[in-house]
Amino acid sequence: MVSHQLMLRAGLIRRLAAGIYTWTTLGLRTLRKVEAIIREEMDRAGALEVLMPAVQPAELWQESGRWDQYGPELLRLKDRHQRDFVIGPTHEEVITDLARRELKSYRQLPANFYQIQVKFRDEIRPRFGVMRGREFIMKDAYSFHATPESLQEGYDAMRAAYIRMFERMGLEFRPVKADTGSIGGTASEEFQVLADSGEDAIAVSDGPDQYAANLELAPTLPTTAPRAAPSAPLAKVATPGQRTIADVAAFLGVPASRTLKLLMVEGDQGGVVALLVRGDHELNAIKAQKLPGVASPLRMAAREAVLEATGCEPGYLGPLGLSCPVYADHAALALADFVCGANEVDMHLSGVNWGRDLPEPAPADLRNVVEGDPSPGGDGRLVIRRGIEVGHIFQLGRKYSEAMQASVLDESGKPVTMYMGCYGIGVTRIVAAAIEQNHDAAGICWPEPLAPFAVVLVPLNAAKAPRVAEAAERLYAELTAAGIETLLDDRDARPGVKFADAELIGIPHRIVVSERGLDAGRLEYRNRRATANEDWPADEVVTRLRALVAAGAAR
RNA sequence: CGGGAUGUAGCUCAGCCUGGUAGAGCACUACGUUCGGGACGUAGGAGUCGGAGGUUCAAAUCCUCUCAUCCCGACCA
Repeated sequence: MVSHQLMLRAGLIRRLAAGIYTWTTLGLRTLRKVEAIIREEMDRAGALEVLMPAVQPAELWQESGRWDQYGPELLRLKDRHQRDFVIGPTHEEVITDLARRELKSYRQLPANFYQIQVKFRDEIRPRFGVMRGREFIMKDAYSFHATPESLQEGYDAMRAAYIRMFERMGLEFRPVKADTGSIGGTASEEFQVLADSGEDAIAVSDGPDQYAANLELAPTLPTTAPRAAPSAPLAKVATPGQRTIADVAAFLGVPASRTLKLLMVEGDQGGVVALLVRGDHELNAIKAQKLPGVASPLRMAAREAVLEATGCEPGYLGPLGLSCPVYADHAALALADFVCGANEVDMHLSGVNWGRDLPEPAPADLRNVVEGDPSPGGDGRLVIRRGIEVGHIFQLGRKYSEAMQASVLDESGKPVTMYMGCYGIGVTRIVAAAIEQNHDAAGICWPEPLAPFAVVLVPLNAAKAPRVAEAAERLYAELTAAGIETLLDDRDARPGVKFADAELIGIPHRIVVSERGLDAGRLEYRNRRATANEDWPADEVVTRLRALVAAGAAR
């Protein structure tokens, strides 16, 4: 992960323990810039800032049910009286408790509370530095509404605020439709910063419909073209030792897209369920576990269960003669004259056709979309990109307010359970994501709104040339007085060292002060993203920088 | 949690197989030279060899346990 290496090399962070980092001055300054933009936009959107405790009593989590639902990711601890506490991985419980105590009337709604706070999630395997750390800073906001319509309005307002924030930060991002996961709720969108190194795959339409969704959520459309008529006879062929789709396809000389893959998963009442996808397609676990009869979360069936249901080892499974429930992906149902397992070791079937050789199973959307699939938005083709999730907004509905009895009195004096929205931003992760998107071979190239300093002053050979040191100090004082955040590299180091470090830490504007320049009444300017220097009249430096910095901040 | 690997100077690592004086490069300190793209010379400081126990005359090296870290996987608002 490039961003992590650069953050360490540039001295933005230092590791203390696995997934736990100290933010040093340079990194902290950028972190504060991110926070400031978030704070301004949240305030502008009418949200109220609060600060909730990191340590929370277990009772609230027992009330919501998440004390039992959450696994080892929830860091639990006991105080000296042996009472249970958690270090908050999120704050739905605490905010809902606050809301039910403070909000009594529909006339107080809608309300939106947010905080910028440290969270802790005991990740199984922390990695990529602050991108997936255990301790991290998050902005989390929670809105409360009397009606679903009001929730929708609040959600839309947050969505707009998020777009403003990420644009102000100079990030290339996409809002994408998302799965609500274990947090529950209905509508949900993620904000993904586009980066090849991102952990999430997202499907984006190349057409005018603007469709974008997390890969795990993007639906495939049923094939509209009529299926080809059977032309080959059903035949059993020996395929000794050919267990995988790739092996079988190569062995029989057919493309993987003409084969059928059978995946046996556990049923929700025990037993197994057969899922069929085209050989070259991937099963989508999120979609599969939502099917009636399929266990959630999705679990692959054990070898013994497969043997019991089919009398055959995995590797040669096929849909003919199965007695368990069967679902087939739309694309699998579009096949004709295809190859599949014969439910007999070392044997496959070829020339198989739905209807003629076996009954058609229940159709379903089972697979991940692939590049080139038609966009669910209706006007375009899907392209697969990778992204870093930096924000996620949810319409939670009444999941927590119901469990924790958070209600207000409506106009007729009757209690109504509040509707909730929740809106998260990974603050620390944004810093890493920004670097992931803005770097070159020499180091970080900060977007100006996030740069720890706007200007770096590099005096050359100042130790031996007092007038260089004096000129640099004077310029530093002038720039600082002009409100420009300036870093003065007054180290007694060689020029190459200073240039390399200035580039590594990614300060947008650089001014070199040298004897040569002073003699000519000129100073040298260079933008971090430029490859050549500019020669500036010394007396115009402050004015010019002020204009450049103002332009950078106004984006 | 499953699989794999690594813990020796601030950092990166060699030494371990075959037990016997703890090393290199970078970094650091002092002095001198140098000074527009990661300088050079001389001198110097620096290590409970992750921890505990064991074998042995003798353990960084062999054995046992333990802790930590990293990689792959499962996991993941």
